[in-house]
Amino acid sequence: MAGHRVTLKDIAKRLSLSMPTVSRALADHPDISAATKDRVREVAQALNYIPNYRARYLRAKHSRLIALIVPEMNMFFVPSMITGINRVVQQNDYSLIVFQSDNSIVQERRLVEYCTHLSADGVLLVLSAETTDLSHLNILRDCDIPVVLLDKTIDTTKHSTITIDDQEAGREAASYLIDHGHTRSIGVFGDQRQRISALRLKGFRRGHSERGIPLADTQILRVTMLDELESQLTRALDEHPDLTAVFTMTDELLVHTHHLLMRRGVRIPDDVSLLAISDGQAPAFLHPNVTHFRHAGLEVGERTAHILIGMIEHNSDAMMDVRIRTTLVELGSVVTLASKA
Amino acid sequence: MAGHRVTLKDIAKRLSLSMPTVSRALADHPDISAATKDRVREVAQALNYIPNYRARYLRAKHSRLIALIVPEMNMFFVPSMITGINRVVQQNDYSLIVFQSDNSIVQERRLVEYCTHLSADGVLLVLSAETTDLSHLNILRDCDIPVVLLDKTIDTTKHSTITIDDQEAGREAASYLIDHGHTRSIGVFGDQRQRISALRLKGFRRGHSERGIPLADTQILRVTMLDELESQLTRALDEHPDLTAVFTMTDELLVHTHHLLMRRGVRIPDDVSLLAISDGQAPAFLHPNVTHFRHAGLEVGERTAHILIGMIEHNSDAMMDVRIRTTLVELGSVVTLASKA
DNA sequence: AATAGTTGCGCAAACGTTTGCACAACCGAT
DNA sequence: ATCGGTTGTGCAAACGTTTGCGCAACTATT
Repeated sequence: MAGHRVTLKDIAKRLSLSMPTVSRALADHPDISAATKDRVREVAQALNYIPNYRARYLRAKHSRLIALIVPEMNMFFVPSMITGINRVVQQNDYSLIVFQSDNSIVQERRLVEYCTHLSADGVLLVLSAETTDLSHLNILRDCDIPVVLLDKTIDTTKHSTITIDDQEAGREAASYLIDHGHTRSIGVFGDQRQRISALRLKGFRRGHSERGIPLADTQILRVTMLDELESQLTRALDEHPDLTAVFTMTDELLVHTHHLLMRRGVRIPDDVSLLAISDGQAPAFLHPNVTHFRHAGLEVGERTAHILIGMIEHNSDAMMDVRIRTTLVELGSVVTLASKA
Repeated sequence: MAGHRVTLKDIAKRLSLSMPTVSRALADHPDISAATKDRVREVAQALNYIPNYRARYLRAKHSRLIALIVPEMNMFFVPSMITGINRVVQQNDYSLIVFQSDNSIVQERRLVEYCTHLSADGVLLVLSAETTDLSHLNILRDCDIPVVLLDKTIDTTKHSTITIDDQEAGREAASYLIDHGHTRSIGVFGDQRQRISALRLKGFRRGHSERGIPLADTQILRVTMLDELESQLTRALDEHPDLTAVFTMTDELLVHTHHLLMRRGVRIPDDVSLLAISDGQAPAFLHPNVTHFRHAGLEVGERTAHILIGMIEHNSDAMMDVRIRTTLVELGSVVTLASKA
């Protein structure tokens, strides 16, 4: 009975109607009489008719498909971001298609191209770590497919971007620690080739210099691969026995730093205070709960999706450069030290 | 210059060739002369030609698209599972499209239907928590779209499924604890309406009864909503002061249980041993590292994708029911107690 | 009773590809 | 000169929709 899918033609034949009439009947077109509509709907139901979207959207210029390309599925930020995007996308009757570039520029290029093949109506892109220029996005311009870069970016001038103000977040973190009397901290940062890491570090530095607090280079960890963290952290802790606080710029660095501190027998926050920039999930299940500047994937995802859909539906070329503010969530991993003044 | 996409017709016109010739030239068809192929390729390049997949696959019966529907993007299992699926899918020249049902049967039904609209070549489905029967999958049968259920299932008789042997995993966990002298444990389980939770609990029970170790109902936590965990755990700990071990059936329950134990001042493993079924990531950053039966999302994803692609390419209706074995990873959160014999 | 307006439907073209087939042009062999 | 075989190309149909337009058959207006 199966073997080929039911098409409009099948329904038309069955009712001795023409395909256009059946099409219009199903689309509830005013030209078609109520009686005919009923008959058509009944048969369509009976035959289990499913419209072929490929054919439909071959004529239409749009596909109601939004593509998201992420470098990888890390466990912290990305899942909640996808959840946020998905929520908005669904609400607006689009579908989300998720691709993973595995942090490879080659794959990213391929996937971007694939988006044009699919005639996606819009593209959300979290740049891969390897990406250093955005020329591979020109193809989207050629196809009039709007694109929004989120979370990571390298150049905010030519494409709409949604990020947090990474530098400001780093500065705030430093400020917060200093305000609580921590004048000797170490900061754990990611790969400095990534703009997000470089900016957060820059802000962290500025936060110190603004207050006249020295920050030695040995107080900065630059973790390219996660397995370097242990040795770097050990060295920093040994070099700075008077250290009172540790700041981590991401969730991933947070959980591993937390683990290493625990293993070393460091009591948080009695011996060392801990502060992070985080999506907010890990701080809730680490012990003690970690005070953090929240950078919620959910919110980023929702706002980004809204913006992209706006661009799609208003055909707007307007470039947006949105900075999402982080919010401070105090959970007790940072103690206030008596000022040494 | 933009405004409409470049089509075969544009290239054909430019070269005074016919569309079929251009099509074949780009497909490297032997009928076409090398000279023509070169000219065509050159112009295609220059005009930035991109084939329209919708049109192409309107003729073809396949789409090289594989759909994955997950109930939600939790941070533990799903991301690594997607990574695994994606790897295999890419290798075989398919593309993965990910949907999220938000644990709603209504959405799940809608998404399944949507897969037929897209003419997906195959569907991977992690059932939503609300799903109690599989009649909404009939539509896939009608369209000859193979489907594989993974991780969660309710009925293994009518569709191919990939799961771990949940009952056996529960039994092994109990066995492992008992082997190490833990005869008074508590087990933390999820919503009992989900088969996966019920089976793991059943196994945990059997593991005890087989060895003649009593297991009171107060030693079993059934956590439907995560915020019930704290009160349930507190009550269980109070009721069983002689308790020596805690088992958690998932990562999510693990991290929160771990946190609550730490907050209560319980020392792991000195006061209480901790064992889990886990994807393997959380155990590595909790302190101390947690001994677990590893149920790796990566492996599940890869094997599932292989199986689905096999079904697609061999047009096989053969039903598979694969149980993936968990592997024990000992990280020191379980101590061996002197036998009381 | 002729005209104008409405209602309900079908014809054919279009979207951008791919493919079976025909065919023209050339080649070398009879 | 005729034939069989290549070689390279074009014609037209097909995939399953949607849509502009035309056209009958009514209904309502003069």
